Amino acid sequence: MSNETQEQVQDEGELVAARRAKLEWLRDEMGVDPFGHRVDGIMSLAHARSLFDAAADDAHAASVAANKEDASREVVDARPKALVAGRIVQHRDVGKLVFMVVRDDTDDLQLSLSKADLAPEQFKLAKKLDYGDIVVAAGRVGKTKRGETCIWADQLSIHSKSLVPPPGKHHGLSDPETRYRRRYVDMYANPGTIRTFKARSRMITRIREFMNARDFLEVETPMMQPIAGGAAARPFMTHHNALDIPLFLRIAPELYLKRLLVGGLPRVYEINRNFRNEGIDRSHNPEFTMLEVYEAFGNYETILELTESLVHQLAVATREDLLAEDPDQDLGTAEAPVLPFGELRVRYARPFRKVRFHELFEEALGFPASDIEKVRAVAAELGREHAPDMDDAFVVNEVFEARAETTIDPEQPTFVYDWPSVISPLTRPRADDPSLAERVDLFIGGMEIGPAYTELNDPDIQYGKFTEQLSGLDDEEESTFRTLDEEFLDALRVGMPPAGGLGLGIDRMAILLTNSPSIRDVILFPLMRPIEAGDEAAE
RNA sequence: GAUUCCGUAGCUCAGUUGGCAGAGCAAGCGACUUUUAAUCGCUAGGUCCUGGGUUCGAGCCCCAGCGGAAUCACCA
Repeated sequence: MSNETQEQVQDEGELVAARRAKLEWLRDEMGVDPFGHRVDGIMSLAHARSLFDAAADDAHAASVAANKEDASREVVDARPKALVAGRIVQHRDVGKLVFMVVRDDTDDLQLSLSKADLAPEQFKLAKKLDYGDIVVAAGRVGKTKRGETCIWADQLSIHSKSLVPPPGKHHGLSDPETRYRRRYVDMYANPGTIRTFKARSRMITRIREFMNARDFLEVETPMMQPIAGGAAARPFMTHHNALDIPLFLRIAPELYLKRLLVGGLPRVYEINRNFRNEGIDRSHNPEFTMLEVYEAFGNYETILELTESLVHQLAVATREDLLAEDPDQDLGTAEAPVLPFGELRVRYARPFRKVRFHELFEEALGFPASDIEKVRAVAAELGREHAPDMDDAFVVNEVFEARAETTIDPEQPTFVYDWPSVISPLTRPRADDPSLAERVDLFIGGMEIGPAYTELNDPDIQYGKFTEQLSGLDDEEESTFRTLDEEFLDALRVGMPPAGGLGLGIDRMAILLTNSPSIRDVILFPLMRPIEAGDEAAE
């Protein structure tokens, strides 16, 4: 066990051995630190490329030609200077010339190194560098004879020796497991990865700008909660030693954000992680990011407007980003963006479609949800064994999710509203029909993006819905993590203003706007099963 | 948790009817002052995911396990 690391080093193979030999060569014979040092004034590769000056390049070429004919005529070089850093992703040694392509988070750029331009040791270094090494180079921005924009380097130094064999230079890294487990390799091998995460970051910045512009206050509420409320999901459990109490990682921030409405903040939002101990698939990761919004004296209609404006605005901005990369795309118009999502083209023009729950139900099933005999027949078809003793409204909801939700046009953002009240215990029932909740859900690309509610602020009705919900649970669930949140009810009794609220899935929004197939492609480090060391796990 | 598919060199992948383990790139040595996945010559590189089984013989067939992907279930 103790010499495992040593064995590992020995077992790493010839590729690593070759790199370690170069590491020693750098230290012993070249006298350089293979892991570099501080460098000031580095510019991005995209910026360096933008410095290219055709006139200066032509003048320099003419000056070199003149000098060749008549050595007394000095070479004039007005080409712009650049200092850059990057990871080597291609390396071509052509004898007394070395070409390498370096990559940073903005671009790829070729470094051209001529034996004539560099100190002898630096040219020796240029020939020995590997794919994966991080280098710093200085020189003039120009072009090669073949027209490639490059930096004709006169200074070159290594700032990190990569000891690990890199993925292939043309196929990149495509194995999904390796991409998620070794994201840092994925990031340099596949430039699209960094593009995606930059797009996600921009999206979140824009959400903050949107919310702040509407005078909402960003807040942070507990991630560790004594009672995991605000949603129905299995929580992760932990323990606080000093207080000797169980704690739950939150499944939603809702009950705390509402306490802030009680306290007198009229418009609040939070962008942060929720944790749900459930399955993992293309649209679920155990930890995921939510935007939650509460607006005093609003309702589900004001929140619907807010949601539609926000999503539309994000789509407009995303369209501009995509056009900046490639102007020759058909992405609709500025006001009516059409964005690709897999094989789909999602139309973000306002207004989005709005359809009542029961209308969509009847449209999809061919009979009204009130025809409970037929509803239960379909539920039986679906193989829901527990359906017979289930409350009618739950059965309706199951059938809706299986047969109606799937009929929503994935290319047309759609709000479904007036959901059955029983499935929304934190939502205010309609005054004219208490069986319906003032709830609206946004669907895009076949995914539920987020629900918006008129929040329930009557403490007595809320108490009733909580106890009703708890009575339907078995002992294990109740004793482990479903408890009546008395403190929240106390807050409601103090008095919460009427309000509208929203929960928007940030990861799913990122999936849509970055045109990614899986939530794992928009979460930097998605949860993976750890690789067990040795065969101790076998049992 | 269920089902299906996948796991072969650093990467991307072939591998026929069960009969000596393969290619391209990457790597090592050599050549080359304009390469663009550079080119040319030579060389090296394998726990075929793991463990059993069948067989004269298993990368290939069977069983179990591990890891991944997709679909389903769970996630109001």
